Amino acid sequence: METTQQAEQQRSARARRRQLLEAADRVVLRDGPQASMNAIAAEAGITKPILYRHFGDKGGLYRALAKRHTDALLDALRTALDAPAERRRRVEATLDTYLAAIEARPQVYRFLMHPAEDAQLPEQGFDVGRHSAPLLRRLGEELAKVIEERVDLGPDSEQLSRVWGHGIVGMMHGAGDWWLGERPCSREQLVRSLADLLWGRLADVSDRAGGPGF
Amino acid sequence: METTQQAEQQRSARARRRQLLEAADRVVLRDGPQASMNAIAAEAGITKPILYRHFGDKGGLYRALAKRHTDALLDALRTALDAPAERRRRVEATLDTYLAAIEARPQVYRFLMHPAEDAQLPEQGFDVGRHSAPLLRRLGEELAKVIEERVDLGPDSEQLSRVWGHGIVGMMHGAGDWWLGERPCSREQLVRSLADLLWGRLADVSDRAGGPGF
DNA sequence: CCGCCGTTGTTACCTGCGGTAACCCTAGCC
DNA sequence: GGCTAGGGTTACCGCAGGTAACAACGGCGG
Repeated sequence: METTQQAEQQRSARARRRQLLEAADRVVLRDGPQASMNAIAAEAGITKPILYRHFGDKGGLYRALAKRHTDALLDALRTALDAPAERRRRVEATLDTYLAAIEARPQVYRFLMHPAEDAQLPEQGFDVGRHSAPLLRRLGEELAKVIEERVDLGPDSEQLSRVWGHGIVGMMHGAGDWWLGERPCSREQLVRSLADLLWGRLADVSDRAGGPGF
Repeated sequence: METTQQAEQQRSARARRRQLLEAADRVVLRDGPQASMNAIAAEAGITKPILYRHFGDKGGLYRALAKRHTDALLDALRTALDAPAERRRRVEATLDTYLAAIEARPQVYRFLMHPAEDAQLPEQGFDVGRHSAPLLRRLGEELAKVIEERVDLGPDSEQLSRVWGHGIVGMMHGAGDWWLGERPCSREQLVRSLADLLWGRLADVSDRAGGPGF
């Protein structure tokens, strides 16, 4: 029957796609985000046009690749965020999970942050900034959802939770990126310091003697 | 005398450089960060090799261009951070200054965040992530310095202040980027919400009824 | 058995970019 | 006049993303 035939083909196409993605993964892991289509095709044992048949353009391949890693990371983070423990512990666990991930595979991290190769040709002129990687947007929205679900923020809770979600994710990202580059302290220390920051120690500490205060 | 001649030449070279930078500025403002060297040269009324004689390569030009804007922004932020007012007011003023800047000229903002066109050819393999723009690094370090100078953080104050500096800058950047893309609220509201976050409201708020709490 | 068609793959090419080598030309100085 | 110094140009290289046109394989209906 035609249906089984089509199904067969679709199944094989999907399998092929997975193969290609795995090859691309290997290359990106080795060469970083500037991996070329030629290199990826070579790694997969084929040539460029096939890649383009499967993914449209480089952005498509990169998006597909990013989706896999992003989903995996998001799963891990959700687990840490949903664990049964008090709030502070869970925030620390989530921060630690993120930092452990970027520490374990910096190349993947770098790739996930990079794909700002947007190339928005259609419109031009009134387009707004949008620099951050999609991963960060998704993380921010996810965290916002969790915050709004779990915490009582009073009126305007939707706005506030989203601001905080994206703000906290930004904090994590900024500090993590700096830390990953310089390694100025252990991961535990970084996690504790960031949690302290979120716990309002900045508002509590006293000014140094002799200055106008921070 | 030779010296006056050399001086003359150096002066003219510097002036030329400024002209070229201004032309590049115009193009980047118009075309975004993917402005090509050809376009910039055309805008300046000359051809590519001259650009390369002045700036070495594209990275050089972009770095020179970024330095100007970064310095200007840093000046504005320092002013806001050093104003004579209580701490909370100054934090809000600094946040607002940053957000106003990226709101006023998104293309410049986008350009400043982009130049991760690193292209580190020499080494390969053990290089670490490093995705953030130099601007954010400078901002983080600057803020860390201010924090350590002004606030009494006890032992480990150097580590802690740096973590907080980069964390806060990351928060500002992440939230700002999201806000600039979606404009979900007014700037004042965003500033207040972020300041609230830094002031520890996250630790203070109570859990919603019926859940395990955030 | 034969011709038809869709899938899978290839080679060979186009475009545009960053970057450079070689040449040109005008000015000033001996 | 001749001769070097800069500022300038044309023409090119290499490489990337992306595509058109063609070649093999396999099932299908006549």
